[in-house]
Amino acid sequence: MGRPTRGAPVVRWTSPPNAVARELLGWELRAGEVRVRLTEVEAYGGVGADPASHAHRGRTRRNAVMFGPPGYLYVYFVFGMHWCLNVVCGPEGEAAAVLLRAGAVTAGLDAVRRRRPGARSDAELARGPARLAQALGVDGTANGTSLVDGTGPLVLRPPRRRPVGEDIRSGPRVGVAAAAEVPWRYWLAGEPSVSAYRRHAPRRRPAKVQP
DNA sequence: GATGCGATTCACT
DNA sequence: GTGAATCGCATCG
Repeated sequence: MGRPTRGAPVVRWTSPPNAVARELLGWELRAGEVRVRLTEVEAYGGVGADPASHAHRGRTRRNAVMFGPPGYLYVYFVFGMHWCLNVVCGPEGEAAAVLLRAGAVTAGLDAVRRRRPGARSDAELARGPARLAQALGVDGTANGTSLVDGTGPLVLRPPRRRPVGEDIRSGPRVGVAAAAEVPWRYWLAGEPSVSAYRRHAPRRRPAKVQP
């Protein structure tokens, strides 16, 4: 065991982000005793390449990790309350990342249930990007840590077998206004942990008050 | 400097 | 189905 077998899953980090996203399906994230198998991910591109990406308009303090080497964790804060996890990919210097949208808890169920007391089923424990981060016990302090060398709180491990192509579905990214037609969301068919698709909801302007 | 809204979730109608 | 919570960043002045 442990000997690499022919055709064993590998992440080709410098591939385009949508290819990396596809490859990451089925991989397992380990955070201590807790393990989560990735069932849903989304790809985001770099400067000028993907209007939906945090890196589209260039480097900022928030997205700086996206411009670094692949295999690192990019964690960002959204809506003033939630953390979302990304795997940096692409060559160093070119910003790209894969948003981790959902997963199935395969170990450490009790610990995750304690972290997410509101969850009504185990499938819901890590369904949605902010829930996934909470299930793994990860927040902004993990931004910029490695996912592959064991120095960070999370470690990414390959699945025993790569998911077969027929089980992989793709479609538009969730909640994205720009480039809404780009099908860079990937998920595993039939997995109950996959989140529901929601189109970006344009906000209604508050009605003008007549004086 | 002020304003508007987002790679979301949860409570509520 | 809708709205609120609440912070960082882009945009406009």
